Amino acid sequence: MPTIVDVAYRAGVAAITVSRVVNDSGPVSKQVRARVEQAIAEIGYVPNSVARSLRSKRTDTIALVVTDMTNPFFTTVARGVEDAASDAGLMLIICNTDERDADEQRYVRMLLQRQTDGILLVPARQGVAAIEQCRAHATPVVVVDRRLRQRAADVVRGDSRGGAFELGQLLVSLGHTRTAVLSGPRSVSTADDRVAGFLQALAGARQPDPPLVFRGAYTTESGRVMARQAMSATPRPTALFAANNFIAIGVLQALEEMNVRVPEDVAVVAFDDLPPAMVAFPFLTVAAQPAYEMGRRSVAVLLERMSAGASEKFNEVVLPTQMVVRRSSGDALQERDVTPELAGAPSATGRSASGQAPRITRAER
Amino acid sequence: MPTIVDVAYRAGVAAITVSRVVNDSGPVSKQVRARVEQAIAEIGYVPNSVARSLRSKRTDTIALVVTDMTNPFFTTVARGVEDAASDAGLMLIICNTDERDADEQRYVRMLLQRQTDGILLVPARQGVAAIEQCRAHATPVVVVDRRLRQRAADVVRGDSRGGAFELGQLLVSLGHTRTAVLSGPRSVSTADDRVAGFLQALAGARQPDPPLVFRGAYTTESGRVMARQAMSATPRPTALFAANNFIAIGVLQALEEMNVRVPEDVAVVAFDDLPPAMVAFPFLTVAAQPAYEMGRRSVAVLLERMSAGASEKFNEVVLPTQMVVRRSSGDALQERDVTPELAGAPSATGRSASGQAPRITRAER
DNA sequence: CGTTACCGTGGTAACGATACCATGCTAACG
DNA sequence: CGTTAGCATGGTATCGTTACCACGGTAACG
Repeated sequence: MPTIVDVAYRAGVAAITVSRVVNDSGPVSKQVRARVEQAIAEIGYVPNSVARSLRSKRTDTIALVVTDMTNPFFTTVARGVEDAASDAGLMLIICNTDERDADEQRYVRMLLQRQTDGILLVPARQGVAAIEQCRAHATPVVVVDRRLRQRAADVVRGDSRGGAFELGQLLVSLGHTRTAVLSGPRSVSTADDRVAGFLQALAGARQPDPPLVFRGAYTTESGRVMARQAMSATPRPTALFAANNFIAIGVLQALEEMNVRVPEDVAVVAFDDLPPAMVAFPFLTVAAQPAYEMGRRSVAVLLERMSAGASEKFNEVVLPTQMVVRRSSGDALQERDVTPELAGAPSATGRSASGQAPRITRAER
Repeated sequence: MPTIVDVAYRAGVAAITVSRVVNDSGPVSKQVRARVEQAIAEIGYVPNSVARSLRSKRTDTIALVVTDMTNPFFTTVARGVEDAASDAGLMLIICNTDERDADEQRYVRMLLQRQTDGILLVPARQGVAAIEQCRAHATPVVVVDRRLRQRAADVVRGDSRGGAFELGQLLVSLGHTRTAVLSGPRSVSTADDRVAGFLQALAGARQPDPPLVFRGAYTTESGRVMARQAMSATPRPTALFAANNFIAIGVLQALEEMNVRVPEDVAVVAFDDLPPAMVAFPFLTVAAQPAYEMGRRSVAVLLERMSAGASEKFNEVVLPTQMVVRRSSGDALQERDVTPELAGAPSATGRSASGQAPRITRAER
């Protein structure tokens, strides 16, 4: 493999001059530049960015540490990150922790060894250990999607609490008084916030039965289990809130298996939408997060931090969710003692709705 | 940031000895190892793998260049790649080309500069330029998901032709004689193969009307357009074959907009399944590719190539698809002159089927 | 007891690029 | 015309690590 010295020799100049031509750093005369470029073309020189990184202490690489890139939400975040990184001339390393703290720390250690310029972290748990490692290594981190207990890093996330609140309000407005929230792990902030926001909305209306709260994992399997538990409670809930997309899928599957109709027998709302290109006939009423935007913003914040240094105060960017009312949330309950002003206004709450009637007879089941 | 020399000084040994401890390369006595490990812990030494890579000429990094990581198929492939890479102690860089040749070459150039140990490439078009770059740089490449015209690299892909053939056979057995295949771009091998396999299956049965062939892009938008074109043909097809998952979604959406019922008015089959965790009620009859396995196998082949060198003959791994018969393909056509033995056997052809009747009244549309 | 073999350890020179400083030269200025 | 400024170029050290070779010491072997 030819090196910069080979190019320099062939062009009859010093290595540093070749470096100036390649990186367009420093002044080079037109003739010399031409000679160097010709030499580069002739011997097929490709700069070695490992050597460059060693000297310059920049790798032009960032990493995204995510719990599961298979989740469409994170896939979309990752796509936003990749696009923004590409725009900034950075390459992207992706790591999956599967919500395991140990893997998170292992990956972060590897990334620090590689001198990654910055890390975007979706913390599996509280993420303190990983963030502490990064600080010790003076490597910028931005926490994505989840809150931290203490302000230890910049954060870019969705408004879990607000989105859940809106969904709760919707259910209240539809007249539901017996609801259940099926959420994720205890130590994950989004799971906490979505429970809290939902409960807050229901607390506003006076409820005969307090909402049931289930905590599991962000998986379909957990969604199935929690749905079964919820539906076997007495009195049985008339509405379920799935705190993420995978739980929602599991819920729908479990209800199907139990011969419970949605939304006739039970209303279902959920957090996280599926990308429009991925689902033919959207059915779920959801609080959608701007996942792609979240990815791009995360990179923007990271770039700021990389140029600003560790000194300044940490930022927190909270992106609003958008409630999309579809069929799974059903119509206002009729048979119950619903106060009129609460029952009537689903379309006032929902900012978007798929208004059409079904055409496909046995579609998408 | 402390270096290996700092550790060596503190432990009273030479730098190379610290290196031996850290990498477990070469013999070190128990006492020295303990002293070194203590020194490492005391000053918080983190090895710099950029320097290591410069010297050792290995970065322990591979890259996956994909057309769109948002596509669930590639997401799953990527997950398989990441898991296998992680097992092998490699980090993974991901790049999106959006099917653009220019971006593919740009990314490959960047990856070569970074001394990436190996590249997994889903070629946007024929990929010759990118592969040629890699060969010139002596960097192993494995082509994933798509064929090459000439044997220029190892290939790991699904059996597009076979899968499409099976779907075609299914439609024939159901008595369809007017079909259309809606496929991807001309220069993409999977799009070619799926057309070819499908046509081959239909050629076997004697067909009054030859199948219509549409070529577009692997996107929902293109799927919509092609579906409209197909359904406005005379005579109108009774079955559509969407050559990938995004096209399939677009087809279903367009049919819905046109008030065409699936499968009553038209049968739909498609290539690529959606991950079970991502869809509540699978509806589409598909030829499913083992995407995760494809990812893992690709890494295995790449690792072989990395240790074997460029000398040997190229391998081609073709993974079988699995046909999953669901509701979108419908029942055997009744009203036509269908020979009895062809009409009756959907369950004989399908290796798997969702047998249950719909419970959810207006589910997932 | 001498030779061989290996273990444990270290010295030095790369790997390929850039940071930093130096130098010659031309142009502009008072 | 001398001085200053800045352009164009080069020399050298260095980034942090490992490859390669060397070397003393101890155990095994005939």
